[in-house]
Amino acid sequence: MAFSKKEEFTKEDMWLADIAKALAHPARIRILKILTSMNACMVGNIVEQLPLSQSTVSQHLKELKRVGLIEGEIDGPKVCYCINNKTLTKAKKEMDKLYSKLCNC
Amino acid sequence: MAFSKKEEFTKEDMWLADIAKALAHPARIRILKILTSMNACMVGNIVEQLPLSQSTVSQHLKELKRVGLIEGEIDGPKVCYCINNKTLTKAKKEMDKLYSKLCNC
DNA sequence: AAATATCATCGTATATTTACGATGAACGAT
DNA sequence: ATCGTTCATCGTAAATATACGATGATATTT
Repeated sequence: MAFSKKEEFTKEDMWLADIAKALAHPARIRILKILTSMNACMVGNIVEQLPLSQSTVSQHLKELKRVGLIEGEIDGPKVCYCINNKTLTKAKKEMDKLYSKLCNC
Repeated sequence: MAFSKKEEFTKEDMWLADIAKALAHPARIRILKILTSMNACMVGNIVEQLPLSQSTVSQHLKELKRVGLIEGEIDGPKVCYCINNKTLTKAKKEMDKLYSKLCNC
C-alpha cells in the first residue's frame, strides 16, 4: 500500500521526492562523491571504498541509475560508472528552487 | 539488518542522507510548501490539502519534525506547525555544498 | 574450450515505510 | 462533569529498502 497515493501529487513534487530518495542513503552520497573524485569508476573500485558487499553496492548503483544521476558504460567485463551531469544539474536547480521557495533567508 | 552499516559513513554524509530521507516523499515536500505559504498551520488545515488520512499526515509531520525541518507548538487542542528556518538553512547550505562538490557546472 | 575476472541478478531475511481505522490524551465549551 | 474537537499514537497490513551469499551472464585470458 505504501506510496499508492503518489499519483495525487504534482509531477514536480514527485520528481524532487524521487531524487531525494536516491540521496537518502549515505552509501549513495558516498558513491556520488567517489565518482566525482575519480571522474569515472569501475564497480570494483567503488566496492573497495565502501563497507558493503559487491551485491549491495550494485543495488545502490542501480538506484542511482534509476533516477538518472549516474550512467554505466560497459567496458569489456567491467562497467564504468560516471555522474550524469545533466540530471545532476537539473536536480541542483530544482532543489535550489524548492529551498528558495521554502526559505526566508 | 537494513542500515546496520550506517555507522561506517561520515556524520556529514549521514546527516545529508537523513535530510534527503525526510524529503523523499511528495507529501512531505507538499507539507513544507504549505507551511511556507501559510507561514504556520494547524494539522487539520494541512490534512485538508492532502489526499491522505489524518493519521498518515501526522506520521509525515513526525518525520519532518524528527530531522528538525519543522516545529510544532501546542495551541489549545490544536497544534501549530511551522518551518524551522535554522535547520532548513543548514540543509540548503549542506546540499549546496554537496552539489558544488559533485557538479561540473 | 576452459578458466578467470567482473558485475548484475536471484533468493532470502530483516527492518523500515506508508497507509488506514481505532483508540487515547488534552483542551475548550457547554 | 460531560461533550465535542483536535491531534498523536497504537495496531495492523502491505509495500519497499537494505544487506548478504549464491548464482548467472559476459568478456577476457589462457
